[in-house]
Amino acid sequence: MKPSIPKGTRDFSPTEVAKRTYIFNTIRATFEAFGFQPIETPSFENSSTLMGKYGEEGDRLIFKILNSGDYLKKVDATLLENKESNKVTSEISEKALRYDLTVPFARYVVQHQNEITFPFKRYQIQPVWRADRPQKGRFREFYQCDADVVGSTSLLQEVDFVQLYDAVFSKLGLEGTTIKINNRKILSGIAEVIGVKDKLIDFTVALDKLDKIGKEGVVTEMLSKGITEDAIDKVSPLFDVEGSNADKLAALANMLKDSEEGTNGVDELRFVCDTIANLGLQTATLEVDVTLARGLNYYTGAIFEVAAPKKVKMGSIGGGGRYDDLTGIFGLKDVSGIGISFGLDRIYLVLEELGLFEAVELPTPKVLFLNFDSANDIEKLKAVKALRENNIKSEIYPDLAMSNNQQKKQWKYANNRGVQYVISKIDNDCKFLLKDMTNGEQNSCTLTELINTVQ
RNA sequence: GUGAUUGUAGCUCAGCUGGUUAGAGCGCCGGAUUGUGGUUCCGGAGGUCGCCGGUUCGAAACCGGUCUUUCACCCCA
Repeated sequence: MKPSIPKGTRDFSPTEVAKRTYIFNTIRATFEAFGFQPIETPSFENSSTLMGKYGEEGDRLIFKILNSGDYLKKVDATLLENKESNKVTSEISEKALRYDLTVPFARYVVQHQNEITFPFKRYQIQPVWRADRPQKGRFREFYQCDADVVGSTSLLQEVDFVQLYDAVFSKLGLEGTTIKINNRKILSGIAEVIGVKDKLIDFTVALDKLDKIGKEGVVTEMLSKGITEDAIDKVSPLFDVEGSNADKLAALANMLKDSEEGTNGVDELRFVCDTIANLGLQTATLEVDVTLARGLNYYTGAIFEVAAPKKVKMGSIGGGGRYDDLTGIFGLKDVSGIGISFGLDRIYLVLEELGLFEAVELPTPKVLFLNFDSANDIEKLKAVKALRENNIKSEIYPDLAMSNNQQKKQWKYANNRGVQYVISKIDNDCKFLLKDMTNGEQNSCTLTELINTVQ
């Protein structure tokens, strides 16, 4: 049988793991610098926790886990007979792989509310799974790195998260990212003003595609969703909103002056933009983007999305927003949350494409003892033990060389693994023949000298 | 879910309009070198040409199906 792995999954080899670890560590350190603490939740949840939280499309993309045992036995025969997949699914599967980290977190908060001190700041770095069709930068198993705060409605949180994005991407050397920001209340206000409040989702989804399918494409899509030409005329100024964040906000304020909700949204956005403008960002740009709609139906206030530098063709490398009532679904009312997510796998692809992994080193042994004869074996083992106790990565080539070629193979092994120091021989008076592979210099030394040299 | 695309040695790929025993480079193993590498030379092993079926005297090549790869749409990190 030919070995293979499922569609949309990947193996990670040592160099890839080293690079991924570097990103993880950078994100983790920044999360902690901002005061977040880690939690972890199970890979799979009860289906009822996840289903219905991500919209119809989301439900389709959730990996369901088949019940154990004779799972068909209890299913209603007529459902099976009529091949009603959706209804049968809920009877034969009661667990599902997590689809993101936000909903499991909301569940966690409600379940552990008595142990939590609010505002609660948590971060979480774990894989998620989506039964999507893979393509560039899209996998069926990938990591999200989330930071969320629940229990505070302060807009300072929004400001904090913009800075957090900027801090992480700056540390990674990824310059020129764009943090797009919008506010759900603005979208809602626009829909209200033009009289399509009942079609908010269709409206925002269509608007979101402006930079992709253009003005005409958006109009066509809106018409097909039953939004009237009259209404579209009223929003058409949106299609051409240009200029600085302040200009855009002024234009929006004018358009939304009759909508209380819309005006609130503009005010919130203005506060965040002004504060960030005062604080300054290192490498990122904060950009008001009215067309940013990000599907997730639970966002109620700010919406974030991070775009990679323009020269890289890649979907968003981060996203997030404020949700006022996510925990409400699980029975805890009036707890506002806000959070952001980093898409590790896409960030990896972007850094790779831009050649920003130079500094990442593979954990490779520093000292290798060749195995050319079995004399003084115990001295060899003692030396390795001493080196390791001094935190020097060391190892002995396991197999004894029986021929010239096999010796050659050991030297080659040292090269291929990038070992810097090689010991080829130990004298009877415990002198080590030490060779520095970077310059070819070779000399004899005692164990103490050896440790000092390679340290 | 929709539309394209890919599939030949461990890896990267050749293989002209269907015609004998399917090739190269790298890697691997062995040797030249009584034994110090990364840049020598020689030899060797290794392939049901994704799978199933069809067309043909003859298929890696043409046709159909299926799986797989990659890309776009939908949606999303």
